[in-house]
Amino acid sequence: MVYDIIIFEDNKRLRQSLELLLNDEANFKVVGSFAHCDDALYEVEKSQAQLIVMDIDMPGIGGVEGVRQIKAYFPDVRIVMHTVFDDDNRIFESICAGADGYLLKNTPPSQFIQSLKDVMDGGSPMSPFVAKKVFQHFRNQPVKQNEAFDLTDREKEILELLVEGNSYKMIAAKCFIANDTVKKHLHNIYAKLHVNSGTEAVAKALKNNITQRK
Amino acid sequence: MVYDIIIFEDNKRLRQSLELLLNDEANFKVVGSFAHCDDALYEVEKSQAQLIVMDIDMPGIGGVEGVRQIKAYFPDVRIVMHTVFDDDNRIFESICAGADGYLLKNTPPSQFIQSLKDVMDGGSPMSPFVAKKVFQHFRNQPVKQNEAFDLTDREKEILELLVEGNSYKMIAAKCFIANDTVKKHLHNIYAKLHVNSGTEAVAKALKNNITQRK
DNA sequence: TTCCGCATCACCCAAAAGTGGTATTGTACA
DNA sequence: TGTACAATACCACTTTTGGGTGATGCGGAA
Repeated sequence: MVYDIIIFEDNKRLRQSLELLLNDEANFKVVGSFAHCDDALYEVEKSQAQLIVMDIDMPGIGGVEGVRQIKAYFPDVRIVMHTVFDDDNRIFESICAGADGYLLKNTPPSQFIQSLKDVMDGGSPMSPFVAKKVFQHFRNQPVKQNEAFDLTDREKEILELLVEGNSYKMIAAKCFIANDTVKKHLHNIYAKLHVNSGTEAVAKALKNNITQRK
Repeated sequence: MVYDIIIFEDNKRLRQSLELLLNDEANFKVVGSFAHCDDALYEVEKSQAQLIVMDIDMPGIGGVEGVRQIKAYFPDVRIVMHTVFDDDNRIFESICAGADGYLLKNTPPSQFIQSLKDVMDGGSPMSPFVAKKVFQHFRNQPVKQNEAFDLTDREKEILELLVEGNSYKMIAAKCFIANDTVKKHLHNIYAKLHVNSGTEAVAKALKNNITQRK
């Protein structure tokens, strides 16, 4: 399998180095390389490339906006960011824009090639320092905890089934218990959640992350 | 620089393979390997290891809890998860517990070694498929753009009220329309969302962020 | 203009949801 | 060894819901 690649990179020498590096690989073929991505949509359309290496800091529309545009029209094209920036904003903006990977320019060539293969295999390669930022971001997020509603395991299980859209009867069938028992459980659940209907309970369960996850 | 490593891994053969692999590297020295991490704090204290390779599924307290404990007492020890699990919960739990990297067991040895070096250099290596989950998580969080259900403004308004826990009657009162009209709207909404109950609609609305307000 | 989508309302009817009891297990706990 | 409670079940009853059918007015598009 040979993948057609487009490179967007405004540094001419680096752009040419990348071309050489990638064309050297049997699996890759550079079908276009450009110093800006203002005409990215046209170029992607014309070349039918499957993979894009995208710099961030370029004249005209930046790489992040480029990703957004390309992904909007060609959601299946894989895009790997390749940049010197490791600040949180660029990273998260790129990810949200739809990038499939984020590699810093200090990535060794062999690693770079491997990462591009990874992305074509459905993975999302990330330089370790970028990943570090992501880890920190996660840890800083306020962890929504199961706000002591004192639900028993059985109650959580039944609430879970309700959230999944099951009717009383379906819950009863799936739990091998009587309809009335389901009713009773839900009645207790509603009391504990201080609600009085299934819709409210579902809303509260989802907003407060009450899940049975193992 | 030689780093002292502890391995927690309940599969004996894999544990021994890891020992051989890591001891083969000039930079690494395995100073302990165990089939469970119940005594992790003691072992880390005693050996003064700087790096830990941690399985998740082990008898006794699992790897995630192990990470939590170790990080609480030895925040500077680096911990890399090494597991077959690529489900969202384990990944995010591990990250939140304080893991510094997350590698799947199918990682090739050379890559594995490189990743451990990366983590000692301050990075957070992550297998591409793990990173993919993280990417998806990011994209699902802030995205509020899910217009795909073709709800009219009025329908969104009424669905919103339903999500807030209002009954048909209450919605009717708040919108100054008849109960039957509310019923009709919700009927249409259910059809558009491909559901057939209020609870399902609420779940779908919340999961797809159809809501307008914060 | 005519037609269509949207919002509105009405009526019938069956099923589901929700409320209030009572009661029997089994288990954990002090 | 008694108490507490979760889980189960049954009964009676009311309210809410959801499905179906149909109709009206209104504004914009064909």
